[in-house]
Amino acid sequence: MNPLIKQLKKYGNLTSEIETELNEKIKSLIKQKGDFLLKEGQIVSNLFVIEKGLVRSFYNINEREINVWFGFESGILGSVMPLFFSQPSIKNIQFLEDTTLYYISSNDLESFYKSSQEMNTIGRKMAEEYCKILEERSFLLQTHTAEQRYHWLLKNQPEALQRISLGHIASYLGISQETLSRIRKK
Amino acid sequence: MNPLIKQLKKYGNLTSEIETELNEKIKSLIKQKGDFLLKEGQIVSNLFVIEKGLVRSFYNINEREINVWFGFESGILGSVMPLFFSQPSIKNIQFLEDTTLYYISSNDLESFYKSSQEMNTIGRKMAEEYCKILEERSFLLQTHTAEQRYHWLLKNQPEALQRISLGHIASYLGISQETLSRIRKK
DNA sequence: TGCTTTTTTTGACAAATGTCAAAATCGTTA
DNA sequence: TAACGATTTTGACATTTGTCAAAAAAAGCA
Repeated sequence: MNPLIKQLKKYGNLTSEIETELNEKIKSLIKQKGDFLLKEGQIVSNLFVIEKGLVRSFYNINEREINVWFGFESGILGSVMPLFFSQPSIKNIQFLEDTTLYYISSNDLESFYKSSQEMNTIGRKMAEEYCKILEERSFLLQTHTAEQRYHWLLKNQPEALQRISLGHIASYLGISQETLSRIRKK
Repeated sequence: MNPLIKQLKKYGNLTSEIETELNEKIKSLIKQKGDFLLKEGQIVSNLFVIEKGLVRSFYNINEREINVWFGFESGILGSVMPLFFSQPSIKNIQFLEDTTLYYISSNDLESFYKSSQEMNTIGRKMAEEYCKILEERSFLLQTHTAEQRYHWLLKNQPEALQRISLGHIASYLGISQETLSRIRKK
């Protein structure tokens, strides 16, 4: 089954007709380490799924890169502003490893939302789930110390620590690389 | 027009039939300052709108209260876990002023989602908009200093500083009350 | 008005984290 | 293997923010 359809189905059922139609609209994309999927200011309104590879999204602030999210195999990927609001992205999305993606355009997605109750529900559930993830992340950032945030990552995304360099992890946790190095030494 | 319907309509059109049906399901509620709408562990699966009053939602961590959100007049209000996932809330919701609310149960909401494409779209758009708000908040917490966060609030929610005590604001910004007092002195 | 309670401010100090520069380590490739 | 570049660690120190206790100010109430 197409990897994107497989992920969509986690949020709700799809009739086989819709599934067939989806298959016609979904495209794939292969990118290399270091490539950008999307830079700040661009409007790339696709919903992606990562079949294989590793992705980061980050802000550019005062000539610094601040990571806010990492995407792994089978993760859903998109930028909120282009995808939900058809507006320029305020984040960058870059590949940290060679990556294979499947995607559907937001235009096609919108058509499905109009024609299919199932797809509309899936779209809603995806957004709802992302709310949950984001609330958890705000909570982590608001109330936990650098050390606690590191332990949270160790527990919840141990693979991240294997595959991602310390500098990237540190900025994701909102701390300096040196502080993270010292925390990790313990 | 019912205040809740008015807010829903900001996200999409509603047929007059659906509007009539909604009117039959929406109830109202008056609460006093200090009352709780919802405590940690409870499942109160309603979607509320604040007609008049002021609301906070907060976590209890190590016998401390950490505010994560304030709700003002005409704001949409609900707890993600009960509303989206029918699971116990991990947050508390309390009134900081006498407050009048309108609400619909998530069961009724789900029925509308099934029967009405428009309502389903509105539900999706609400979740999508909340994603945007939450991303902005994570970003603020991850990359800004205490002082920058205070200035952000000053610019984006000046009314909050008028109506909410300093201690509550400080915890919302993720800083101590003393630090906020010193920042404000400048 | 005067009293009580709550909220805010202040001071002294401690703890956490950041910054900068240099050294050490690791990985890749010639 | 040797050499290069990228990543990580370490040290010294500065800055930010937190904590605790007390004082001051403001708000609520009899």
